[in-house]
Amino acid sequence: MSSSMSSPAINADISEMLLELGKHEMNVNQNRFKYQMYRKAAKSVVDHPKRIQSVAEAKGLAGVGAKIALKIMDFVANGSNRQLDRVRQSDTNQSINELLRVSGIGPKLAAKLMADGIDTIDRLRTIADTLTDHQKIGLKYVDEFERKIPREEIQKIETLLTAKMNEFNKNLLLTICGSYRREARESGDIDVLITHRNVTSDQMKFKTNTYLKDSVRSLQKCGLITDRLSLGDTKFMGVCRLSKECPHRRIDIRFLPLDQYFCGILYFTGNDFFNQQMRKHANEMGFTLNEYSLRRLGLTSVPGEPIAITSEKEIFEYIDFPYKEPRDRNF
DNA sequence: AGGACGTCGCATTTCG
DNA sequence: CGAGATGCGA
DNA sequence: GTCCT
Repeated sequence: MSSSMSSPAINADISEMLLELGKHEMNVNQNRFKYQMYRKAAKSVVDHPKRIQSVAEAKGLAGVGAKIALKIMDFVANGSNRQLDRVRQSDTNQSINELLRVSGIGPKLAAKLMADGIDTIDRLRTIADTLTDHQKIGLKYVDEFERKIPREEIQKIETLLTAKMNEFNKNLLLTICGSYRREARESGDIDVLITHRNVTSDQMKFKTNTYLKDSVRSLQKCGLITDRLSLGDTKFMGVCRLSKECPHRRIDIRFLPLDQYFCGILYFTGNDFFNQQMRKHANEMGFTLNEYSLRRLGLTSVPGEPIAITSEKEIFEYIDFPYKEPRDRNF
């Protein structure tokens, strides 16, 4: 989904090439900075209103330098890109990408598995006993986790979650963020934020609470949560299923103190590019904004104490940034 | 020319 | 055994 | 790989 629908993605093919090269840098070469630069370039390209025709035109785009400009021209002239073709036919690349489908397996382990001759998911199953709990669950649901979640299913999960949480503690509040909150028709996973009316970050500094663990236990008991990838005092990562007819879904639940709840909702609603732009604007207005708080910057750029926030809208008002409904944050 | 590029919670491994 | 480092995901 | 200093 490109940010502006004005001219329907005239450079979409170039953008996809760059994204694929970026993925290769991340997955095979383990270079996340090159990956991010390719992503940035890909976004510039897809937002560019006319077909890229020259090196100069390419280099004018943010994130596109000499090297990527040449790759773009190669692609435009030949309908393909030599490096991309080489990457695609590489057995190593194909194997690593197959292994990376398993949640909990990253570039490091994938490379090690390759060295040990484990180059397919089928072979991975033969050594499943050596995997961590997280990786075993990733393997078990490898196909299900790749299915998109229809909005209607998340709405039902939201209703169920709200009912269960309320039943177990009336002071708990809940918001499902991510692309669901941006009103997407379907989402890749479910990102839930919860807080408690009476819990502050000051309290949590010296005393943790069990609201998250208790919530998770209650949701396991009713059968919604089926597996756990990780669980601490503030973050649960795991698996849920609405009913036996539905696939298993990835779900994250975070517990935040009330004073950080709204910055958290803003942050986890995204998208990434929207957050980036809003944080930049905050800086220009003399603030610093992150997932926890909004703080005014002093003369020496030293952040002051967090500003008290009681709604998401307030954050926009403080930094004089025009309010955008979640559905309009797909930058 | 050379450093920055987001940061952090959790699970696991490694070091002492 | 505990403290720090690493991998991973987001 | 690109940008900034």
